[in-house]
Amino acid sequence: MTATIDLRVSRKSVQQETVEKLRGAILSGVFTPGIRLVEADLCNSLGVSRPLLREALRSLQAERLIDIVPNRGPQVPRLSWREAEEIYEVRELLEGEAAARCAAMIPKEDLADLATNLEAFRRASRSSETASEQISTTSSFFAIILRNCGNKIIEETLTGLQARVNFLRARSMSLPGRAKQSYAEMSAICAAITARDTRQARKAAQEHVINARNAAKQAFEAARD
Amino acid sequence: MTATIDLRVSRKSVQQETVEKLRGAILSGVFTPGIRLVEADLCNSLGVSRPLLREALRSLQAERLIDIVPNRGPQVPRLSWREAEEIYEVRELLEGEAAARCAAMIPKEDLADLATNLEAFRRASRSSETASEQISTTSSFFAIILRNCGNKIIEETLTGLQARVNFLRARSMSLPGRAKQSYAEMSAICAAITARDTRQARKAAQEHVINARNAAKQAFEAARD
DNA sequence: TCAATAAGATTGACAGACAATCTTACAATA
DNA sequence: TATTGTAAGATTGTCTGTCAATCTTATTGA
Repeated sequence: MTATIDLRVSRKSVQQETVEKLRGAILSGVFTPGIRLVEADLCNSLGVSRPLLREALRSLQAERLIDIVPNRGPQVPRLSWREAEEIYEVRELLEGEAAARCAAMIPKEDLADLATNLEAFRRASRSSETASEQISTTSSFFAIILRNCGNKIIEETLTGLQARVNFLRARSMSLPGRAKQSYAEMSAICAAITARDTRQARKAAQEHVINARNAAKQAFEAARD
Repeated sequence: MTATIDLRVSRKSVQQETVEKLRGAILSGVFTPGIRLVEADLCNSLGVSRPLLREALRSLQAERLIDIVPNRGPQVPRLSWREAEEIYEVRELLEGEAAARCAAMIPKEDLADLATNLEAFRRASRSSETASEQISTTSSFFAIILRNCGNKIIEETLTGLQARVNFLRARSMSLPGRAKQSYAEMSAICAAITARDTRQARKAAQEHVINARNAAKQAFEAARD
């Protein structure tokens, strides 16, 4: 072995990288829902040992990103519409609460960030590029709200839920007119928060979720073929 | 296809049993918060191999029942009061919602169960036995509500959150007068649900959480010594 | 055509090993 | 004495290899 000069400050463990890679693959749709994930194959493509891979799978199982069927192994769950709907129902409650709290307590610096982000989304939605840019700006817009709602549990819970319906978002964003409508809704949220109007912030956030749900339902039914 | 009578004796995997045993140990306070859990020791006392144990630990980590610090291993997290408070805030929202939905849709049979359970709690709280009986009847009372709220996500989320503050409940239940007050609150919830009064059910459930939080705060501060 | 069996694939679980890293105690130096 | 450096021990991170239990699929037999 040669010198191990190693200036890295934060080196992720193989474990952590494995979880992240798998999570990313699931969320981005590399693994289609319903598909079986064979351990040996994953080990090969990830270059990790089976014990380590299995640890990673347990983490993802607890996040509900995979199902582990006894003696059949892990598979990507199919999201039923009912399940998605229930997630939207909880989001309506919690995102409304988050927006209200955020309106009451977000510091000025982050308010500016929020506006910047909103503008970034507007640009992304105008130039009819791929939906990925729209999704990432949407995500960071709401991430700012969550970070500033003063309740980490709400933040954690919603982050976990969002992951599960993320691929629906990708589809519904591409519905004609949805991006524009989405921008209007986010504007309303931003305006209410800026005005420190908690009631209005909650209402606007809830309306956004409701509309997102309806769009997702359309997308979901269109995908049924 | 033959008849689908499922005579399977549910044989738990070693994996599952390991997770359950560890979870139980953490929730019942066998492992004090802050303590380090040494893998080799756990393997010995549980009689399982290290890879298997580590899988179990990853599951518990995702449930937030343990922290895994890199190169230091797992430890039982200390719950700060702020964190507990945030959990109660989310519970207020979600349990209120669950009670309201339950009032709207619970079938008659389960309504009867609810009343039976309430009565069991009353008996447990009268006979000044150990708090464990009170806690288990309380748990099943709310479990009935959650099962009948028509939203599995709410159910899952709350179950996960409850686990984390469970030991606070044990302490606060033993505060003078808390059991009696608790009975009154649960009665109110049960009555509202029976009357199919969604508004009142939500309100009663929220008040219960608020009172539980205050009791927990007292217990928490008393434990600070 | 249907049922029974056998072969193959895959998971469940274990043991053992070794390097990397952390902790602690101790020694050495200023 | 206080601080720094070092060495020993403990513990985690990760790998390889193994074997039994179970599921799936194909083949065979009636």
